[in-house]
Amino acid sequence: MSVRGGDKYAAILDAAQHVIARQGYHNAQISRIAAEAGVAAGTVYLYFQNKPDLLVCLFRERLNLLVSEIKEAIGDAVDPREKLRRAIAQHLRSLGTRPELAAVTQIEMRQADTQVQQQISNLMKGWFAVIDQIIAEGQASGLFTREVPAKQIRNLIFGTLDQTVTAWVMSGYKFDILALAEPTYRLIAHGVMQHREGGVGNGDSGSPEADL
Amino acid sequence: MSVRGGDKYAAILDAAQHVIARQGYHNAQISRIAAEAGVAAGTVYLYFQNKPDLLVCLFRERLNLLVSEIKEAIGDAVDPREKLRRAIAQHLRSLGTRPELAAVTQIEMRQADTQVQQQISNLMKGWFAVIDQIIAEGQASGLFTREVPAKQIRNLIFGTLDQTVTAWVMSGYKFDILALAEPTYRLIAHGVMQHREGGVGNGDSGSPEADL
Amino acid sequence: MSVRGGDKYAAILDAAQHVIARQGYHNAQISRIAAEAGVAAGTVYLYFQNKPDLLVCLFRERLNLLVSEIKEAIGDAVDPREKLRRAIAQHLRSLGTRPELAAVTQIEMRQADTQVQQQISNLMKGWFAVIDQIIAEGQASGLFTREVPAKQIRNLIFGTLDQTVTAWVMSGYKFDILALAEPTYRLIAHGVMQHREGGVGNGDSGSPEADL
Amino acid sequence: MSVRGGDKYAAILDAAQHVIARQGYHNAQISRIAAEAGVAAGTVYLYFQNKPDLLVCLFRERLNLLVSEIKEAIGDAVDPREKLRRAIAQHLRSLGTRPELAAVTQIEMRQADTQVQQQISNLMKGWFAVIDQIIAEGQASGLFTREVPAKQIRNLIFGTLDQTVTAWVMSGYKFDILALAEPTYRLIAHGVMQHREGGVGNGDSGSPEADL
DNA sequence: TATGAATGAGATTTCATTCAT
DNA sequence: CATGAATGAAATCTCATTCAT
Repeated sequence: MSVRGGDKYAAILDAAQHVIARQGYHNAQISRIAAEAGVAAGTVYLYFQNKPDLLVCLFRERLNLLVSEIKEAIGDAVDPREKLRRAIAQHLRSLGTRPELAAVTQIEMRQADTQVQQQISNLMKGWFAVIDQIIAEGQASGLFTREVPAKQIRNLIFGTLDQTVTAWVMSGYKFDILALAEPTYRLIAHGVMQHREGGVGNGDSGSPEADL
Repeated sequence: MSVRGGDKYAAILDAAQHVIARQGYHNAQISRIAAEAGVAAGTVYLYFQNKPDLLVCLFRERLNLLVSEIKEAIGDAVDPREKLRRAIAQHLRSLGTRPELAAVTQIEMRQADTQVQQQISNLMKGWFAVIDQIIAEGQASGLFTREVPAKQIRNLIFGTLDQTVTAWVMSGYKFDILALAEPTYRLIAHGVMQHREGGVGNGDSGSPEADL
Repeated sequence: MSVRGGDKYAAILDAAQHVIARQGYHNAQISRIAAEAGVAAGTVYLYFQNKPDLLVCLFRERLNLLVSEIKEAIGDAVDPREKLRRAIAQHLRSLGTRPELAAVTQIEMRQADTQVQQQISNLMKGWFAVIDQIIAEGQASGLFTREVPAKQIRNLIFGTLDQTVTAWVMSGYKFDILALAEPTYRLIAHGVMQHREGGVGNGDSGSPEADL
Repeated sequence: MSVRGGDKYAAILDAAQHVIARQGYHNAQISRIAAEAGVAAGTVYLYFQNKPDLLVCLFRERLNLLVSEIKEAIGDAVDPREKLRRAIAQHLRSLGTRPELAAVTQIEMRQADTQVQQQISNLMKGWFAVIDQIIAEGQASGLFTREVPAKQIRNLIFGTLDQTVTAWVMSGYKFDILALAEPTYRLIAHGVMQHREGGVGNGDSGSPEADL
């Protein structure tokens, strides 16, 4: 049986997430994670090379989930605006319905050392690629502004989402983050300024706004 | 004489920033910071309660600098849009001209434990207050959208700036972050969507756009 | 069927020698030895009680080989001097033609813990017995000095051979150890001092020296 | 005060020797050595880089002692035979009067891993140099045989001494090793063979034998 | 104020060995 | 006989902090 396919692999990752979320990154000893997973400490090393590897695998697994959920949410949408709208909503939904995971990704894992951060940073490219694709389509179709570098648009989108989820976690989950999906989309799409009637972004009848 | 007034206080903070920037957060031992500051390790404890306190003090000091520079940049501007524009530009300028500080605030200090993060989070309220004030004025004057909660507008502004500086540091300072001030303002102000002629945000003659 | 008769028994010993020689004593894990032998780790414990037992068995097997080769080399020699000469030559030949084995016996196995060393020490008595027999015969026949305890003569002979092989291994096998057989015999037989003509040890026409 | 000059430096080395001799190499934990030395475990790392470094320093210190004692014993002797005789006697005396040290050098330290062994091997060159010098003088003066490579003479001398001390330690110190000095010298000097009257090596009236 | 030598708690990781299959 | 997944004990080393001077 494949090492990564074993149910202990998933059990250890789940345990790591639990422990990190509850006890904090720096208190997440291998021994606690192993105990939580119901295995011996040494067993962890049958599935992961070392502690950093375990953490990177955890992040990869969860990020892959996030990205796949977002891709699925985008589904067959054609309009880049609609794609953006769905991607934003799904990002907030994927983390907003998993407070424990959100705490891990937004707060705790950021305490990892530079080596792990570097690998996490590489993994983020998977999610960036999805955003970049939407931006490229949007600019190609003339729907998105070309006055600003695509990378900076990505910084706007990702930075806003990241900060939103972080604020939610640090607030103690005290507000309804799912309700922020649409306002956040509007902000990103149309900006902070007051929209005149007949203003920005109201495209054809298939426009995102029309769907709401 | 005030403890905080001694030049060793500042020397230790400067040393901490140097060491953290060069060696990374997890290699920034008190002994190295003390050596860099030209004092004995024990002396650090005459000026700071403990290591977390030192880090929080460092962050507070630098954030206060950032906020005061931003307030000064805003100066006597009246139009909330202009205030926003200047604030964005100054945030990027304050960090963009201090790569070492940017590395510390964007990358290294985020590895601090949850306790320190919590205190840093509180300190951030100083900078958030400036943003929130601009937003409040913007919304009150009808220039900024009221369809979106002010806090979410703050998340957009801060998240975008934060992500921009982080991307700049992680790129190895390979692009001109100061040149991103205006595009970033436009994105935040007008959004991602293509702006129609006569579109959003062209206010009076004192409008930001008119200044460009 | 005898456990020790199985070919896996020999295969595991061979594998142990390979692995110890290549990876060093402290990197010679049971799992690697098993893999090299083409069996599962657990299988090793069907043939050996534990790791120390495996090492002792390996040493015993190889020492038995050495001793039997030496005895065979001595063959039908009668003169104790000739016996000594042949024993010395064969010791150097047995190890000098098996560099891997020499590395294991001279360098790696010496890192074994005191418990194993004690058992190895006992096994050495087999080889010592051969030397001691030659010494006894030499002293009985009046050919070898009686001024020195037989045990110390043994220390001279064994110590010199042992150090010679060790030096050869540590040199990276860079000199011809077989060529040292005769000089080593001469040193041991006649000592370091310059030999006068008609000096020590020129026995009858069958003396070793006559053969050179 | 020099780090290596502090009395704790010597105290830790002494403690290491005690613990290794009593508990065996593999049971010589830093914590036990520190306790024996009357310091905290962490203090050991103020004086030594790591455990291997401690062991190498211990060996170096003791070997330097041995070599200096031997050099002093050789003193003003001129005849290479006398120098050899004194060197042999002092080697046996230096270790024979320090059973604990002998156990450490002959048995326990040989269990060190390859890294440490390599450094120990380099340190041995100091002692080898003394022997080699005597051999060179002996050969130059025509007193020592030139038929055998000097290095092999060194192997004879060192190998015999080493094996002698090892046998003494493994016997549980059950024989008088100091009494072996003269017989060992004779063996090395004159060889195993029966010495004719007026035999080998009777030099001038100042010859070593005349002194006995 | 200032020093810096000393402290000591605490976690990762390895690997010989077992045992259910 | 054979397997190999799982076990779990054990020790090095770091570094924030203290305190006698």
